[in-house]
Amino acid sequence: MPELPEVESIKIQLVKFLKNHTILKVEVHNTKYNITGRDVVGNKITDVRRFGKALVIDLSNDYSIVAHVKMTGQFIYKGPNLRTKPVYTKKVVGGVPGKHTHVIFTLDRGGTLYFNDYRRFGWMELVQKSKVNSQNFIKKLGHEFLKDLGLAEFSEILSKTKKPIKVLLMDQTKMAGVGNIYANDALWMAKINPQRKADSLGKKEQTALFNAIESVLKEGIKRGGASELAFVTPDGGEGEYQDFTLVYGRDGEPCKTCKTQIKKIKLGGRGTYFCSKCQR
DNA sequence: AGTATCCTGGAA
DNA sequence: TTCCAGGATACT
Repeated sequence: MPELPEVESIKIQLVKFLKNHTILKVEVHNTKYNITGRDVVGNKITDVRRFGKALVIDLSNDYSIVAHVKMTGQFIYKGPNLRTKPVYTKKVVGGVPGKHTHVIFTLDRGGTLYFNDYRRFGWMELVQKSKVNSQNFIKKLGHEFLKDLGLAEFSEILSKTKKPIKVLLMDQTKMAGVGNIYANDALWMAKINPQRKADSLGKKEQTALFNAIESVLKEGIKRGGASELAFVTPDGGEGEYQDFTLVYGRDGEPCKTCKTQIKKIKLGGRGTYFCSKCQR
């Protein structure tokens, strides 16, 4: 569920909590995460960046830590600079540290960063800085919404495929940032049926959809992301977009425009919510 | 284009 | 006890 707005919310806090802090110690409790203390300890965190749904933690040496939280990965910070008392809700499954805590970074000045992931779909890799852009995941990313993906390129991509439009929107290699929640909501806002073949959209529909995607992503960022499943920010807080979704998760509820019951179907293996009257 | 896979916890 | 959740990849 973490999509662009959720990962952006994580990134903003990681910058605040980690930037210019030195890593004193790292504990890795699972071989899936190849973080070697030799290349990390003693180095300062110089920046935290986001590419699509991936995070890049830059170190003062030649390395960066590239990470993806997938659906249930969580970066949790404990230490100074927390503005309010952290919540650490039940969404932090197992607690921190706990049975699902796989990597622990001890920072100077009393901070600790935990990586928790109860399903272990997420990953973390130590990558040479010069190779971040060619890293397996990053190099495959398409241009990104709210960043370097413009309407012209968006139209071009749509016109080249007969895949259902919703499946295409979630294809990170074509366009980066959108996942299931925002794909559903943007299609509702643009009044386009998620099953439509991408190349069947007219110019007006392409434009409406592009604007709708940027709109829901901005709203998501403004709401601090959607805390479905396991999403929490490093300070333990939750987003609130889940309370403002347009159709996502609202099957059986009346459409906010026409009161028709929202339907739920499977499309490309994913739960898909839409109004069969408004979305054509 | 659809399905299995990774994995766990919570809901039906 | 079975099913379902969503991100991404591998396979059919």
